[in-house]
Amino acid sequence: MYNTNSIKEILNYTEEKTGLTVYGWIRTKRESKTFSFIELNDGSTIQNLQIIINDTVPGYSDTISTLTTGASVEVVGNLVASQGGKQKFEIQAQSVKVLGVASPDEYPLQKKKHTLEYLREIGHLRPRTNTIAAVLRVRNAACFAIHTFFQERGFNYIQTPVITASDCEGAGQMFQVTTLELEKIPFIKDSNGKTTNEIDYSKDFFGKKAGLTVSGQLEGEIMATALGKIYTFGPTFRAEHSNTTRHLAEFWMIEPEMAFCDIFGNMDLAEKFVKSIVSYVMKECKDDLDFFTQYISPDLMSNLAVVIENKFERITYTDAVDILLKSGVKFEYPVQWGIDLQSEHEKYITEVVYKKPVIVTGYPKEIKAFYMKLNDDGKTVRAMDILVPRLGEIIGGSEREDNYEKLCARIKECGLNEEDYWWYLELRKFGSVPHAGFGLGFERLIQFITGMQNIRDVIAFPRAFKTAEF
RNA sequence: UCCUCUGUAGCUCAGCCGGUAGAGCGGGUGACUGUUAAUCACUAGGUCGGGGGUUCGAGCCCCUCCGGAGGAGCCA
Repeated sequence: MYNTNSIKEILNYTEEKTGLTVYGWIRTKRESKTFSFIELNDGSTIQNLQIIINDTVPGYSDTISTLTTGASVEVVGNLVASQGGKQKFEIQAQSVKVLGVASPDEYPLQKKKHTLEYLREIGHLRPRTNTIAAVLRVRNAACFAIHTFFQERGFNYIQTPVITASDCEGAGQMFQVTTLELEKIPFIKDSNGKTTNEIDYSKDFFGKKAGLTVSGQLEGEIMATALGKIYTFGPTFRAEHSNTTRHLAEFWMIEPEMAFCDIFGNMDLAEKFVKSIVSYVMKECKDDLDFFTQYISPDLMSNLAVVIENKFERITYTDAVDILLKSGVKFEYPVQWGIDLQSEHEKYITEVVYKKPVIVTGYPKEIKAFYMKLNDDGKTVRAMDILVPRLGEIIGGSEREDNYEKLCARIKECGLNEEDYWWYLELRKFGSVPHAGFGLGFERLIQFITGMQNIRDVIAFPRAFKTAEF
């Protein structure tokens, strides 16, 4: 058995065709006295294929009661012009075989709308819904577009480690990876041979404390300073107890890193990148995006059009603070130069002031990571965040500090330990180059493209605080 | 982790001043010669999230635990 006629292909046929075998899951059935219609979906497209089954089909009376929502079937028949108005073609069935029944008493998906919250409770079946299947097709298309974008520009796809022993990436709370038995943790003994409460990680699998990566950036810099242009695309883990519509404990991140590139080249690439992915998905997943526009987010298409048709606004952090101060709006978190921009501030700038994506650069060094290149003013760093309406920050990046002494100074200033960064520092000691890169949260991009509100609905198997059932 | 809301039929919800429950959808049965959110008629579904308390009496009030959602922080 091999399904040679996906419903997507069949619906693209321009003329009638005999002797087709189609497979799929029944979405709905409409029964009349001497015939029934079933809507068949096989996941290849959001569209269903209508099958008409006359009661002259062998075994009709026995089969028809098992043709219920969720059942899987094999249908043999002819593709004929449909008499109904909502589809060009339909299958006139010659035989229908149920491959797997789905008892209507027990099958959790009914032929009615379900809430996304309910679908999260049945994670094993929710990909069989229009919404989640559409999300997954968009994800697939976006993945392809991402690789294409970088490959066409000479970037090397590299793989950074999932397990990392550098506890110093500083981007968030890490999940610890250990083979130590929690009941028998080895503690370090002091000079008198007395047990302290300091854990002896030399006994652990890697001989040191290890965790799941929170970012591949530092390793990405190693590769960029050898291969020139690289990108990573892999899973990332954050152990924060975040409980929001924009955070996951396990998510996918794309991190390009470019040698011989400054903050401006970085911004140009990031803007082209976002536009390119959005355009590709708009072209390849039109049906799915139409669905999202109709049922999830009415102004989705116009929002996406704004992204690809307009130049992203570029402002400095200082500009942003001025705009917020002059707005006269009373924010919950008062604005003042030096503070980190809060969600409400980002939303005001993208949704009220510019109504399109905005790139903010030149943040105060105090609120950004140690590795970002210091500007000549000594106060701000060459960071860039891309903010989009509704979601806020979708990309965070920077030109990296490539001067050995300045980087050492920043590490100290941030209260970090120089020895922990010995290999990172050596990249600045040997053939240092200006370089820059950014990180883009893949699920946030998918949220933006689909209009889905909750990040848990744009990934097949969401991992979040207290959530790992499926 | 904090704040707010929420938990009643398979799903989505209503349930007044405290007097032991309703609707829509879905399901089942029947009708219907082209349906497509099919339509029409009939019908079966309930330990009101768990535990404790107040009361003659609790879906409703109080305490507590658990689950879900939204917002905040952290960030991508």
